Amino acid sequence: MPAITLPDKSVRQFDAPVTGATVAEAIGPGLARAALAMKLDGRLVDLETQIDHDADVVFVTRRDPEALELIRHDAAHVLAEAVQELYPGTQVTIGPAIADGFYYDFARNDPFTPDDFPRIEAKMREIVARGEKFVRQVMDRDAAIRFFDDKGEKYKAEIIQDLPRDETITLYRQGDWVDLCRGPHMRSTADIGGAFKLMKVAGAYWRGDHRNAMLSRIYGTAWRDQKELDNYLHVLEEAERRDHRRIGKEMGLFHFQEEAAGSVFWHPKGWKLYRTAEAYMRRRLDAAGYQEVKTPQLVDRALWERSGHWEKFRQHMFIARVEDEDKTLALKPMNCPCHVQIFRQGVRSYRALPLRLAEFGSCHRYEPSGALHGLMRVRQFTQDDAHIFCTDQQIPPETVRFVELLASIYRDFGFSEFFVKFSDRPALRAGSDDVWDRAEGALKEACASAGIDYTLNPGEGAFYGPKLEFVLRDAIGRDWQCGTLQVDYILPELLGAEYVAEDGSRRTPAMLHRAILGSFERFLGVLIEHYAGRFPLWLAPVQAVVATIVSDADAYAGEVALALRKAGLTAELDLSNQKINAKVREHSLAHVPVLAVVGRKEAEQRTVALRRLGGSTQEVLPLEAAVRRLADEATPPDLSS
RNA sequence: GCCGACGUAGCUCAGCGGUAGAGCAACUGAUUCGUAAUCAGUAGGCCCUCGGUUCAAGUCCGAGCGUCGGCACCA
Repeated sequence: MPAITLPDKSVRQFDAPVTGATVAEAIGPGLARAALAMKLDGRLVDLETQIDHDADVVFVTRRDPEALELIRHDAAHVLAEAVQELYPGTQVTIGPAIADGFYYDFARNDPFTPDDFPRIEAKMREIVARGEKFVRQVMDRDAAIRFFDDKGEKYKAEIIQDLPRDETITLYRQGDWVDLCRGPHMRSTADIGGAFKLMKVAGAYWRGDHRNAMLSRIYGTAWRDQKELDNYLHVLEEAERRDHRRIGKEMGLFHFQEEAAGSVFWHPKGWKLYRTAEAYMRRRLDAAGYQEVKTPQLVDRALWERSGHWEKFRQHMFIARVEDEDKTLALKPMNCPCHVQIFRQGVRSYRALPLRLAEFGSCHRYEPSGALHGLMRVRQFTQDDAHIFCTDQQIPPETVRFVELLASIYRDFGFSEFFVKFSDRPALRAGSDDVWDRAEGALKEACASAGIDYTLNPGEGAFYGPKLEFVLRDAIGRDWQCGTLQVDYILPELLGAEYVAEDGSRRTPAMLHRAILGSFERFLGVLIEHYAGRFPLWLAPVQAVVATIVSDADAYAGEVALALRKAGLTAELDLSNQKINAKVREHSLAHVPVLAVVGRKEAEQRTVALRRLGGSTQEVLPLEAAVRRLADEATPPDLSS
């Protein structure tokens, strides 16, 4: 005799077990039409699920957030049915709902191409129009294995094999098509609606393991209605518009070419941006008690063997051999072993700790060709790296200092939001479990004293120690891991770093590896996308263009540009024989933040008309006032009062 | 590294067996103009590389390199 409690606390009594659909009908025809699934005691289930006990029921309609996941999951099934109808012999594997959509992985000799999409999508719409009912069916484990084996679906059979023995095996049938699935699903394929689109194909390894077969994955997106779909497609366009590779080309910041795949050719404007960021970082590090150093690019294999890199990191290193000498050198992939060499020079007292050695360290790492991605993933990059040699007791206060510095720097670059991930010991690691216990404990304590909330990232630590990862959120909500703080007891030990303690004994210091931007290349890529190329004045590679309206103003325009440059601004002069409209357009497209327009009137009155990027108004100021104003605005945040 | 797509003028792209094209940019000339494109003209190409098929190859086939989208990787 189930008593069903609804969200408004009202209770409905039934004489016998009922399905959710029956309950919905009992409540009203409107709800019966709208209900897609229900939450039974908090668990999302099919509407056809039998309710045989007193329960809380919440019906899920199209408006609820759960609806999206149902629509996407159902769409994945429809995709699979469409594909098997059109391409017999294709095996199905898995097809989940994901953020913004769904995918389905197929096993097929000929992978799908986007050319197949129109047919598949048309077939999907046909299946949606058929309104095939989703029917859940429980099957005995062995029978299910046989069932899929007989159909030639060996991936499905394998999935069942690997399910826990006590797991209920459920199948979902829509029309004549059946899939192994734990559900839940909506009532019928018609509930999916029309707001879906196939997006791209990709290879994907079976079970995500590169030793397994490569499957053909089709990605799709699905939404509640056309408006949501259009909105999503618009957001994608927006992200494409911000792509740093596109903007880098448009603004002439940098380029790549085959002969140096994965390494950046910085152009004058891009390098200006880079140097601005570097100069800012140098000032911040100086002020925070770091000492800058510079260490060798090419280092003998012997040092990498001692540090453990040769064993743990070799496949990522560029190795160089010299013909005349029997030596093997490697381009450094990290700066830490070299910093330990500096620490080891002379005798260090505990009084000198913490010792903070910073380097804008140029590193090379061999990245797999498929991983390269503009500035975001390169083979040669420069870290804003530093190593803090300290005692155990100094780890928490150093962590607090570091996080304060990091937060302030992110703020100055225009990022207000970041979060922290804690990565603990990986499978492949150096050092004993005792040392790892100590290092992880120290880092946790440091987090507590810095008041840091973090999410755990199990097994993702560096081979020499656990780490905190600092993740930025950009202007359109994407996350970028940039900063890091790693506790390391192992490298100082391996490389023989020591200090003389208060009691005269020799001790090994702890070493904190830390970076705030991560790599300049990647961070600048993030910055370009965050600002979509429209940098704040202090970062903009070209801060102002002085543009004339008539050639009579050329001489005065030259004076204005010179005055701006004398005040430390990067200013260009546009005396070209074009209308002011064209100049405004050209420099707006180039994302120049300030256009200083001078015509006959300005030349006579010794004024300039300032026009801000994206604005439609002008501000006419006397020359000196304009220069003062812009110089003031262009002052980096750490130098302005 | 794996799967797929792509590689043509500085940029964006069209051409898909039969003499290499467009728009923008560049250059030249005219125009001196008040806040997102003034007009006219000129020039510009180892069609990624190497092999093959063919009377004939940007065009078809193979290999390599690179780029893009995923996967794996990000130690």
